[in-house]
Amino acid sequence: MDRRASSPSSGEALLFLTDEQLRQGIEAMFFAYRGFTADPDRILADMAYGRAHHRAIHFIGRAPNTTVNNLLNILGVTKQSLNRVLRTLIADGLVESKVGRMDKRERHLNLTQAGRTLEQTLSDAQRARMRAAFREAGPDAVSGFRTVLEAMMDGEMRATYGRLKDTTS
Amino acid sequence: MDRRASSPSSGEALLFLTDEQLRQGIEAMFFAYRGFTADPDRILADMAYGRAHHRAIHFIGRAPNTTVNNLLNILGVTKQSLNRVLRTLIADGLVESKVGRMDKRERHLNLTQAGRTLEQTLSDAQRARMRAAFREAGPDAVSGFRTVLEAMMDGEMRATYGRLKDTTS
DNA sequence: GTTGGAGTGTCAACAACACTGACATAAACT
DNA sequence: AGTTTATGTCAGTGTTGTTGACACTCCAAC
Repeated sequence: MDRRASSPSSGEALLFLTDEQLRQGIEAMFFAYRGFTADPDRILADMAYGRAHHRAIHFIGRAPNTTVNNLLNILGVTKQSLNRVLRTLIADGLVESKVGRMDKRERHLNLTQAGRTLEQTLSDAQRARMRAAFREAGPDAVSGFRTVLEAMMDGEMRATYGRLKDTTS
Repeated sequence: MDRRASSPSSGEALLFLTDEQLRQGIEAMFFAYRGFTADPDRILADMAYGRAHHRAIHFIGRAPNTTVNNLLNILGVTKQSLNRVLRTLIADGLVESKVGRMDKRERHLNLTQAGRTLEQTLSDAQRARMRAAFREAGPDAVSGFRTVLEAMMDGEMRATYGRLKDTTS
């Protein structure tokens, strides 16, 4: 079994592309993602909510007045799945849904005051961990971190990510 | 709302710690993780398996002869949850479970030949994406990527990750 | 102006996979 | 002998994903 990356583009070592390095990258991603979601998960566990609610709240806060369909594309789930989450959030008064003025088929989504408060709480917890990690790693590492993550996304997601990124740049 | 990181340690700008930068980091993590799991998910969808089976197979392959309890600690799930997965993998002849020689209470887990084949298939798909991302980003970015991910883990996970990393170093 | 197709959202039922709690068994430890 | 440890299992529950069926709205072709 070859431990060296297949077909290196030059005679160079390219040590960072060995299978072992790649496997460590995979495992780092697995463990880090657990840490990444741990704090919001803890907060949400006390309410009747889960990670799906967090994601919905996050992106509604991020792209106010968005439609259900747009949110669907961002989240990458079926509309039925999103709808269940959305229904409870609306019933609990965290999100409000307004029929579109131009196109009455559409529903435009926004956080209520209570929704913004919860969003802030969850986001504070997650940002605190991210901030600590960023600070510990330093600016150069952070830049590399983002470069690799962007390269790891699917084309579609990268476009969505870029679009979101640019709105507040 | 303060857009600057709270209490910077010096008069420096620390631009990489602004709330906006942190939020972009959070979203990058979300989208990248989707890409990260997309390829194995596609393969597994055709079989009767899911992501949980993939994780079990990965870490059994990584830490051969491991015990159930050890695997439990790595995966961070309950034994009931792991057992359901393990039962099907053993029934399907992908994993074999042997009573411990020293301590007969323990079960030692190993991949069978069929298990190794599947592990290789899944891992090839995931590594291909990781390799492409690493190559595109370059060695410095990769180093930063790993530094940030390690800093993002919980203490326990970081220990587990380090232990795994060292076995094959 | 009506009809048909496309777009959008909702309800219902089901599957995967996590959780808790309770309990059984066997081996090891004291 | 009594306790702890390692593992497995049964039953019940919750979150979150899926597909299928259906209702409402818009628009364009007839």
